[in-house]
Amino acid sequence: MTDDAELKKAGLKVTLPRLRILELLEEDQAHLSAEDIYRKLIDAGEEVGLATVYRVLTQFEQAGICIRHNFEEGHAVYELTPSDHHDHMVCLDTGDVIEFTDDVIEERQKILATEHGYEIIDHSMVLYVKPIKK
Amino acid sequence: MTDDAELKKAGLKVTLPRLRILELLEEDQAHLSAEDIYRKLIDAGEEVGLATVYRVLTQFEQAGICIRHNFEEGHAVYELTPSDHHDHMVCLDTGDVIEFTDDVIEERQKILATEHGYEIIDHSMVLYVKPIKK
DNA sequence: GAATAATTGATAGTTAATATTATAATGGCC
DNA sequence: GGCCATTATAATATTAACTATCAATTATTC
Repeated sequence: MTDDAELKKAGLKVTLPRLRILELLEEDQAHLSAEDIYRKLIDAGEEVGLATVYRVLTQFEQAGICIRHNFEEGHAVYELTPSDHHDHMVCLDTGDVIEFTDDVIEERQKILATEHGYEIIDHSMVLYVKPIKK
Repeated sequence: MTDDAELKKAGLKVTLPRLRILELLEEDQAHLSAEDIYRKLIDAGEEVGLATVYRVLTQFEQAGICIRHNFEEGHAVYELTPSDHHDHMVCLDTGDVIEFTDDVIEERQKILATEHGYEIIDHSMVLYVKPIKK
């Protein structure tokens, strides 16, 4: 689906700030804060207000276009709503976010839930890490 | 161990604000924000500054006395450091919280972090579940 | 293309948390 | 137990992340 259609489907008018922000989120596995997006747009010569970035991200989240993560960094980061499930590794030094999945863990989670008489509806797992020093 | 000894062991002078805050955290499974603690103390007639509450909580965290959670609420909450590490399973029907650990998962997490060149500083894992229907 | 309703950007205001600093309390030493 | 250097405190100012306000602008409907 085109960005244009994506916005219309969400009941949002197609405006330049919305298109630009959507494009940024669509870049490879982007995990961006509002500030990140604002800086990228300003650096690219776009005239956009920080308030607009925050507003649009909230709208995107409500429309299900993106999801918001509150990692332990003091600010939220946004990514396009993933079609496939994945977990996150957050580098406490750089703020880098690595996506990963592991079948062994997924399987163990199911087993553990079953052992307690439950089925898993959803889960979240975040590893807070630092680079290994040489 | 007495609260007094706990503070001394952490290299912290025994002061009234620290004792009061520690007592609050020790109340049954307390998950409190700095603001929560401040309000409780003020309501109890204690003369304490909000800055002191934040400072003491940070010191407690550094001393390993309590841990900090960044839930999706916009503010951090603190709880006494649990004696044993555990993850959480939350029942979406009843709100029940089941604590569990799994060595296989813990081990896989370490391996995955190492594969990406990181060491794990901390992690959080929550399974959102529902009872299996018969 | 005009009407109108939504959107934007600038700015001011909030909220959670941290830094500063003058005053006060703590605890080792005698 | 009292002295007193050190540490802690409370009040205040400051910062960072985010939200609300509002006049000016822009997108969709007709």
